[in-house]
Amino acid sequence: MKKITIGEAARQSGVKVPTVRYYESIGLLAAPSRSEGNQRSFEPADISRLAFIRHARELGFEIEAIRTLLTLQDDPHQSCASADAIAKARLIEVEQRIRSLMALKAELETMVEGCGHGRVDQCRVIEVLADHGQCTHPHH
Amino acid sequence: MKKITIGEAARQSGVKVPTVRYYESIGLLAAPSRSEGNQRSFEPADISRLAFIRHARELGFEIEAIRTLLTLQDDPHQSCASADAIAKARLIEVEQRIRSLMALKAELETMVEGCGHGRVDQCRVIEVLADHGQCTHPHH
DNA sequence: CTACATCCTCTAGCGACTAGAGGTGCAAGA
DNA sequence: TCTTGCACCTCTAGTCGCTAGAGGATGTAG
Repeated sequence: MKKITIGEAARQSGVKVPTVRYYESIGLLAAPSRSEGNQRSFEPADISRLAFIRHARELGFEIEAIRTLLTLQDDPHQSCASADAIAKARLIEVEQRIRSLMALKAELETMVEGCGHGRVDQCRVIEVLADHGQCTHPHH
Repeated sequence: MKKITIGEAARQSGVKVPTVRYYESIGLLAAPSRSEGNQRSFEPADISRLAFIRHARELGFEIEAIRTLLTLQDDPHQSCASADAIAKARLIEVEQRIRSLMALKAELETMVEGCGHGRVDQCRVIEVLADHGQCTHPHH
């Protein structure tokens, strides 16, 4: 079995080298074996685990949620209710965030459209920011 | 003129008390005058400024962008091109973020729908996270 | 006058990394 | 074999935008 260096593991999983070490330091990834010269030597399973973490992070899951998901993955005979609950909670968060961003987008569009590219004293951008009452969408 | 305490300023602007002090410490808000007993005494203009900051923060502007917007506001004879550029950049970011979140939402929905509420080894949530190839939307 | 809310400064902590210093290991070319 | 140069090591400190807490002073209502 060939040794996988941290650089190789990083490349294959898409997680950056210092981040791999960070995940090890917080116990999200088991400490791998070391070479003669004290360099980390990863297994293919570590790369899958890193890819799992990366994917979950991209989906916006927090580290603690990922920790739970990983313990579930480690013991596949458990009920998946926890995993389901975590994903559902995240879905609700995402839906909320989308609604909020849509409102924000509308507001920014108003600001940008209103800007006549003149001087600041006629600028809608500044004006809208200064007076919340002008917001078209009361999203906050 | 009655003195506005930090608590009153916080209440009126919607910015929390420690955050007001924090904004002062980073120079976003000028240090107000002090009472006999060394307590901050704000002016109505400070409250407008705090409200401006709060609104911009809610819209997702970074502190440094807000600093620029505030210097523009302080000198309304300048061209509003900078303000316009900041808002436009932010609009593009927001549009990008919405697109990404919509894809994410679809992916989370697939995960949650696929979960048969059985054991982890049949759970789509874990499965999709483990294998990025299963993503319906290649958003990342 | 006393109780109590509010204020003050200061330091440290949060999440999830990222950057840098200062040093060691290792593989490939001359 | 030597040397070059990249990749690796540990450790500390910094990032952003606050937030929490300690330990003490001030202001106000009853």
